[in-house]
Amino acid sequence: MVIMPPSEIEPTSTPSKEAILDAAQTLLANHGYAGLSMRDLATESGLAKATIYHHFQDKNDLFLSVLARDMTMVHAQIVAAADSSTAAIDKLSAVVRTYIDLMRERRTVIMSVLREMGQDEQILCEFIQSRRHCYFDPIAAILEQGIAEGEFRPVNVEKSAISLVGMINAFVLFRVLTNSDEPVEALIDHTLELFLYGINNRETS
Amino acid sequence: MVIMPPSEIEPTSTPSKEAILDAAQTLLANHGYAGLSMRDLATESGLAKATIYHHFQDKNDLFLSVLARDMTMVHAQIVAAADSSTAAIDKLSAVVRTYIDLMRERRTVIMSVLREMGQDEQILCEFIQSRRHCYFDPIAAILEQGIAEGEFRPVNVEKSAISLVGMINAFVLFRVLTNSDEPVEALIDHTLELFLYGINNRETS
Amino acid sequence: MVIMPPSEIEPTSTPSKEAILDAAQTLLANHGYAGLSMRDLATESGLAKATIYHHFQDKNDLFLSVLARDMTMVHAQIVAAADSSTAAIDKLSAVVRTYIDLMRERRTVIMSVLREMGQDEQILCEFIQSRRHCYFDPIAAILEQGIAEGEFRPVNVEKSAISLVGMINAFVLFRVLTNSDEPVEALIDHTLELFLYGINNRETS
Amino acid sequence: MVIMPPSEIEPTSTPSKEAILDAAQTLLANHGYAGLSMRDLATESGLAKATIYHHFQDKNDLFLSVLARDMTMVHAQIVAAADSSTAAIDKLSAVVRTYIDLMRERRTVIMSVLREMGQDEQILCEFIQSRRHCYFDPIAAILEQGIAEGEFRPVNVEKSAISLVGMINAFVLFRVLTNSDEPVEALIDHTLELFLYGINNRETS
DNA sequence: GATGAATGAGTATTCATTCAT
DNA sequence: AATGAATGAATACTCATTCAT
Repeated sequence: MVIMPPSEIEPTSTPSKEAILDAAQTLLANHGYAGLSMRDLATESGLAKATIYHHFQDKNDLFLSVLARDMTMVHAQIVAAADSSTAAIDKLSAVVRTYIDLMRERRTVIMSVLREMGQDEQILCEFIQSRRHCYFDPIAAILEQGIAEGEFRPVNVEKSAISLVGMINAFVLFRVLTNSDEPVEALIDHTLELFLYGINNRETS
Repeated sequence: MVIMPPSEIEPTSTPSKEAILDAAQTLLANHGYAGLSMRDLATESGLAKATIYHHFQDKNDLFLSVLARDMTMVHAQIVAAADSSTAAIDKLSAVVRTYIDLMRERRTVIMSVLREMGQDEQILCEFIQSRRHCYFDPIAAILEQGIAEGEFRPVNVEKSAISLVGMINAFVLFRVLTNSDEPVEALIDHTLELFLYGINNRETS
Repeated sequence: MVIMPPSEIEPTSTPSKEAILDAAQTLLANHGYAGLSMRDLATESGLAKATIYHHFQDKNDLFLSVLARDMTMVHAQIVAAADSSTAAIDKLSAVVRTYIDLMRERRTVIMSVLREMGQDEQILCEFIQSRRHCYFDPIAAILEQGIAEGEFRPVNVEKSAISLVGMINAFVLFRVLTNSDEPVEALIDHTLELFLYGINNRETS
Repeated sequence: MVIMPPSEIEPTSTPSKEAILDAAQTLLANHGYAGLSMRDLATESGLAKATIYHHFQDKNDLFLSVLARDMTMVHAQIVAAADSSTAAIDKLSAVVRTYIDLMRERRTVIMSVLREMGQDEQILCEFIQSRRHCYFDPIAAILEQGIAEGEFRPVNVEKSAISLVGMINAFVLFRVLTNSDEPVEALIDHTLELFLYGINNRETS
């Protein structure tokens, strides 16, 4: 299985455009789509409101650009993490660590946004669906490799990838919910161990 | 371990107030906090805007009321589901089913909202933290029971409860992401099986 | 010259009605007519909003009632002060002191209100005009007495009364403007002396 | 004694901004701060509501700008009036005339506003205090000159300036109170004469 | 005499967006 | 490439007031 990077990356990007995207990324992660105001974005990026419209058609276009850039970055990071090892289980470990780090440090945008989507936002749904491979496919690939190598059970890889991402996401909330200073290492270990072995008592089964 | 239901439920509630809360629940689930407009809420609930402010101090108060009511309901449903069985594994199954149903049918509000919280929204964080037991404690209790009865491994129950909720939530996204018509039954089975046994190949380990 | 007290005092007054008038008096003095909110008034008076409408037809009626009660009180106080002496100059002194005290302690309402009147508020203008004697006539009467007794120059008593009230009012502002702790005594002395002798140098004239 | 004009006048001002300030000046004078509606202001100034917020941060900022501009103008006019003569008494006469004209024609804003200030509006108080010299200092300067030249008695110039302004203001109310068509000339003469000579009978003293 | 519920019209303010420069 | 000026529509929220009880 070959994972294709997204192809239509914006060909040229000026520093101003990047500044806007950076600011938008932060604001989106903190306040969601509806909570992102073009005024705040102008302030945050240090540019005039009208300048944003010089670079992006409208708020939706800007939003999609942030999403595309973020997804590309996430995809690249995760693929790089997976490529740093050979054994499926090591790849998985590296990917989980990378994923958690991304969520914590840069607050990946997609999750912040999915929840806001009503059923009316068809375009957004389609866009995200068209690119969901960035998030799940690298993980699915690792699972497939592990199954092929006999290390993992023959689970449904697509669903399991989604479940793993869900488990990871839960700990970003966890941090918010518990205000905990739990070291990331412990979260990674817990998640990996649970994902690998489940909660069932081996002696029992 | 005894789970106490939240005690300070609003003592009296008029039909109008409930209508507002119902409408707000729907709108919040579909559009998030920032995307919830008081005008739409008035329209949806069939009352005048000013009437909303007769019953709730402001948008934030309304929001917290929705959250509180929803959490109370979720807690009650989940506890009821757990109480319908005796074996830990059956309880877990019932709870997962209930949880998925709740997420699908009524679109539980809390998840829609957590992502919108910036670091400045101290009050909201505290509120949710003070009531997070509604979501996680019933599950944690089942895990504890299972461990005590030797059926589950001695995992960290709190973290595992969070992970399970994360897995479940992932499938609400999954539906959006894949537009799938996958029967709920399949999702429940997958989630339970993964949570119980992990992906590791028993022969291997 | 005989000063007639206003005749149509509200015949009966319940404690609740008085509580409303008291609260309204304070709020009016602090925020003016436009700044007086019925909601605040309800809170301040400890009664429900609807109760206010049980006692007063509307905001305007309430306002006029406050005005009437205040004017009656001011008039009574000033007349009492004037009656405590026999010599015109002593009466004047007592009245100035009383007037300053009233302005400082209870913040007479009328002045707070006059400035808000646009040209459209015909009824209010007429109401105040019809009762302006409460404020100015007692002073004018003293001036007339002083002139008759040869103690004062034959100035225009009506205009001079207005001027004196203006001078007194200026010192309520003065307190605000300068944040001063100047003793009231000094303000009284200054005002009386200036009103009596002016600033002209006798030797020069 | 040299009177310094306020220095921090807004450096640049567009016609639109001036139009807003002009309209606000009128509305404030007629309805006070609480009675000034941004909608009316938009209508009156011929601009959109949002345009007002392009030029001013909020209603308070707008209000302070009106105040500042008005005070600067009043100060300039009064200083100009004072400079048109050399003798203290002539300066005083010119200033009183100017002051009355300003109050009548443009309805100086400050007086309309001072009465609305509750004790909570600290910023406004400080702002006005910081600029009160615009109103009183020119008059105080004239009094000082007159005293130095032996024409006026050695009265407290600050208090006397305040008193004079109070006397003048009283006649704006006077017009409202009496609906009089009294010529301005008569008001000026009365005020000047009273301020200069008081009401005391020279023969008596 | 008193009030909780309800509201239409209004409040100040912010929204995403356009356009001339 | 960049922006100040401008705006119609929307935002959250408050207003004075009514009415059934």
